[in-house]
Amino acid sequence: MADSHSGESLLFLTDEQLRQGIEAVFFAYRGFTADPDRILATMAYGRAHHRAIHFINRAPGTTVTNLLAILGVTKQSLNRVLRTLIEDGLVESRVGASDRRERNLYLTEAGIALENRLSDAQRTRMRAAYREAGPEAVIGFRKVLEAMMDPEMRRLYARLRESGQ
Amino acid sequence: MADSHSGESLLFLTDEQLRQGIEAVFFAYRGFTADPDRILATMAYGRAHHRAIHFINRAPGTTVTNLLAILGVTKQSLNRVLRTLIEDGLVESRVGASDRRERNLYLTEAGIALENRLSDAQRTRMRAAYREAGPEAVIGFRKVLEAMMDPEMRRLYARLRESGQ
DNA sequence: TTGGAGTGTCAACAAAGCTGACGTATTGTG
DNA sequence: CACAATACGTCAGCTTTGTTGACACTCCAA
Repeated sequence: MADSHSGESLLFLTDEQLRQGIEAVFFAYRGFTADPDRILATMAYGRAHHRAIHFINRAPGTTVTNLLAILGVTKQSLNRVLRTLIEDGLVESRVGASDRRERNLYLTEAGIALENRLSDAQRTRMRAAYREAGPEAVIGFRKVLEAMMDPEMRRLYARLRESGQ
Repeated sequence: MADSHSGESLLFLTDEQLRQGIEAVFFAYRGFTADPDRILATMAYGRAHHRAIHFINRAPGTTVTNLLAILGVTKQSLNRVLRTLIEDGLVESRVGASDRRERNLYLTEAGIALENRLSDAQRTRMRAAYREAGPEAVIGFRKVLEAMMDPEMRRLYARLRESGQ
């Protein structure tokens, strides 16, 4: 190979390595969603409800438009999910204080309780995976994930991280 | 903190770190599927077709039952996808040589051509991400992903890796 | 006061998953 | 050989979650 970059091996960029990475993402994502899915299956909810609950918990008071950007779905699709969550008393929609066209979304006590159940299950798996792989691996994991995102997603992700801590 | 493990920091296992990891997976997966999805949207195919094509290419001659285990869907769901791919001449289904109940699945030339288009798009993004993050990060990335999988998925994944190279 | 942004909702539809039931080869076993 | 089990395909019906397109309402700002 003539294109070895300052003595550094580029074998990690071969098609075979990339294929393996792609398959790893596929199989890992299956595990990633499996635990919350099992909980949700016992209720009348699905993955879409989980996503909405997760991000409302993460950014309380977020607007519908903001949530649309994060979730990447149409407002009709989100609205259907949101409506059932509001009807069931898991989410509260308050008219915006400064701009009364906006709706600020909050989890109710019941919503927070469900969010905890779901994210506990998901975190348990992630914690086990992190522990097994070790802190160095986790840094690399996060680095590659961030590099995989669309620039717009990276911005939203960074904003959430700041507000989170 | 009293539970520091032989001087090692466990800060990477905090709930906040795990939440960030969970969100990173979510946003990265969006990017992961975005490019093939754009190509598929121009045809009458969806993500399910992509998955079938990917794994048939990866393990030529695979049986329907094996594909079901890999994809984790019902045979009715897979069959709908497979039928259109066979009708459109992208996949060939041959009666098994040793066991004539089985069907061995292969991509046709046209199937291989589509697989290449799709996985080129996906690999291009992964290659850019890998290059940006560096080889150390990629090792950690793969390590954590593998630890996130269900044991059964880990077995299937390992088997694919062996057969791949 | 008027245009446009933010929101909600109706209708219709599509992709892709599910369960349950049934039929047909084919194979392995008692 | 008879029979149970396996692999596959398919019909029917349902659910979740996404999509377009159209339309109405509220409210902000120029």
